[in-house]
Amino acid sequence: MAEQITDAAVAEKLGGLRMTKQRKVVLDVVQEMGIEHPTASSVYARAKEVMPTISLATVYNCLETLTDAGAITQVNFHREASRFCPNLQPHAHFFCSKCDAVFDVSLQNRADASEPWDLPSGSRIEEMNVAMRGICPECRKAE
Amino acid sequence: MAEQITDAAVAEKLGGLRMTKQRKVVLDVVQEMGIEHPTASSVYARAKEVMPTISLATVYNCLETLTDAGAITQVNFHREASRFCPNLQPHAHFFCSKCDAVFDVSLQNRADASEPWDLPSGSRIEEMNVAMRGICPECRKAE
DNA sequence: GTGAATGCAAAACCTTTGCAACTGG
DNA sequence: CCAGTTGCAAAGGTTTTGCATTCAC
Repeated sequence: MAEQITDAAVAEKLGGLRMTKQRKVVLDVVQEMGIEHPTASSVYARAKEVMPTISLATVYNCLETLTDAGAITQVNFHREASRFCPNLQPHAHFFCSKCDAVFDVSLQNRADASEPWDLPSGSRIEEMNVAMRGICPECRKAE
Repeated sequence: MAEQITDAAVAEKLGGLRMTKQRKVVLDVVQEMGIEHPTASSVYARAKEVMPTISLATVYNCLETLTDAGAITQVNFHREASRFCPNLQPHAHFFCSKCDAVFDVSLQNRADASEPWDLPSGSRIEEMNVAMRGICPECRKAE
């Protein structure tokens, strides 16, 4: 998985911050569960299997630290619980309203997500967030 | 404001539902405060000036009903409190990280927001949500 | 050794819900 | 009239926080 960054790279990005056992476990879990786009409590559930003493608050802290460090991204839709994603390429998310799965949607080659928009002139865009809701191919077949 | 729908049109969309005083107040407030993209509690604060007896729960109920009726839209970013928008045209939102203002960003003529993406083939898209965060022109000037 | 991070429990925050009283068509 | 709506207060789920203890560097 070329887009996953290494532990060393994470430690680098953490700057002066420590790579604790908990942070490593949380990072591993998010990378392992990537395609599911786990919520904080899914990460907690899985992390506890590996490290039974880890607490939910620590999972939240680690997820925030890792997000700030750029090692993972936080994915939100409406006001549902946040989900986390190890895919660091620019991409969008597709939320299936039938099965609740979340899929990565990649940018086409040479495409620019900001291109179709009349962006406010003189502004600086720091982050772009594209999400869509619908019925995924699997669920459409089942209809 | 051509894009605002009339009370009659709302009543129409409400189907068998009633156009109560509270719903009318909430709709008026959202349309009046449109550019600010008010949160539920901002709507509540303003609505109470007009109708002191209105309750927060009713404001939430009305906002949901009006959203479902297609009279307004709900705008979310990360896990911040939802904001509401009377602009019914397809558009995106720009959130300024400095001043917390929210701006509408319109689609360029003939542009299609879904075009740059490799959409999952065989899926049906029901809704598309585009948001960006950055520094607005005003705040950049102030820097 | 020492500041940063953890774990726990409690709090915060936005939003939804249950229910008796009320009201619009 | 009477199903649908309101107002109130209480509960809900997710996320954050305070603080004593522990740990990574």
